[in-house]
Amino acid sequence: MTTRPIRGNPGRPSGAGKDQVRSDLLHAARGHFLSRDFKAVSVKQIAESAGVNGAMVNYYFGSKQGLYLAMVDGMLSEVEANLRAPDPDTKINLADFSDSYCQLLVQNPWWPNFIVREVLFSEGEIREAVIKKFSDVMGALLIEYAKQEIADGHFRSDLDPRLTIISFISMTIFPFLARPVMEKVFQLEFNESTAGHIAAHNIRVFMHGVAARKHSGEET
Amino acid sequence: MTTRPIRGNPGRPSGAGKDQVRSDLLHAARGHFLSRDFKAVSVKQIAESAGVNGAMVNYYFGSKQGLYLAMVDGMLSEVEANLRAPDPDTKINLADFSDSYCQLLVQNPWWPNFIVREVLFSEGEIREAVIKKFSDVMGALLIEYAKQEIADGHFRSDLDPRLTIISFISMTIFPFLARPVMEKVFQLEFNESTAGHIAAHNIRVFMHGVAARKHSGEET
DNA sequence: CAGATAATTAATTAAATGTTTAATTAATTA
DNA sequence: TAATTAATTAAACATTTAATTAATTATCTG
Repeated sequence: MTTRPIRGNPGRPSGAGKDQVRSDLLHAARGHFLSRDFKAVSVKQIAESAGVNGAMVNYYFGSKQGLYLAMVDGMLSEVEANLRAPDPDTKINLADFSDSYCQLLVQNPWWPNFIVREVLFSEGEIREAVIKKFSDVMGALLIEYAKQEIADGHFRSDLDPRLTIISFISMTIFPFLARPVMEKVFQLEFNESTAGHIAAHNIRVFMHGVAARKHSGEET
Repeated sequence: MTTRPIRGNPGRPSGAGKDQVRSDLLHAARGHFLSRDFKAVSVKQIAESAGVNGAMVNYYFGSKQGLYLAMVDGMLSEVEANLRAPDPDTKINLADFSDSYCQLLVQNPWWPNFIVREVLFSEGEIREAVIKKFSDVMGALLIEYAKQEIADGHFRSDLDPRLTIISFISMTIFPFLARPVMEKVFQLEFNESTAGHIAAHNIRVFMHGVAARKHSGEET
């Protein structure tokens, strides 16, 4: 709140802010870019939110795009730090995975928006990077897991492993992506407790949904 | 540089195009607005795609926003015509619902993008209209359905009806929303046949997932 | 056939925006 | 303390773009 004194005068400020402006800009950029498109956000708006002059964007990041990329970089690092990737050697624990991912989603509400904007809609380096970093590895791991469970007779044999994993991912991600609508339509409030409930619910429905029957074979 | 006239010289054209230009503009607008944001699309680009002068947008629609709203209106009408809403009196047939929605999605690939952009991300009249028209009514119907099935002992009693419906909606919508990534990561091709498979898969997994066990109730 | 009307393009305008530059002041260093 | 470097603003610059206007031509109407 009580940031550096907002000066209207040119010249180096006395505060000795130590990259304060830089991080203020990054923070402000998130606020704007996560709700609006690149072109819809102006440098001036970001700078105003950060309480500095628009030229600071160019001073610190070279360009508007430079600021955007720096922001993306920071977000990816945050997620990477928060999400413990499943160990390829030990068997996947789907419940753990679901729970940690739901916690990640509720703690970083910007993540689904970012994913949709940059990965589902746009086509660029960011998309490729994210796919490489998450979808590819995890997708492959999860598919292998499904195949194995089907082969072991734990999952029903009439399941397509790919569609099965897609169902699981859909159940996990979509509620958070559609969060504002879900909250409104279903009168739900999304907090850490809700995230736990959703994860538990998903696991229960999914596991019952894919489990092979004990006695007889599978039905239509 | 000299931009050659796209269609011809100024003046009324001989072809007597009727409302051809108008619909050409609407069509071109879709192509642009569905992949990029409002601000990221220029009137000039749309007009170029339609093969007419940019001023035509203002002539026919008054403004860039007028064109956008006309486009949205057309899309909503299309979906409304294609999607038969469940009848409140007769019992919901979830398999039918799933199948028709998947067909809708594969035949109108722009729909998920549109929903995300206008309903999940932005906040405006369009969002409210869509929620009123689809989510609200359908959501309420589906919730009632889930409650009834739980009360009747068809669905497990430990289910939260809201989370249950959210799971179903997620499984139905998300694969098509994430279509480009799903196609890439899972090497799937989305066509009408795939849509049928997905719908059938979803129904199977969901029904098995929520069904009450034999000892505690009836099995479907 | 002549004037009116409709549809279209070319040219222009005004506003917004990203970037660059020059001026200014604090901090650091020799 | 003097000189240099860093950080910041205001203003200028260049580009993009939505909207407006004028010019042009086909079609319609009497």
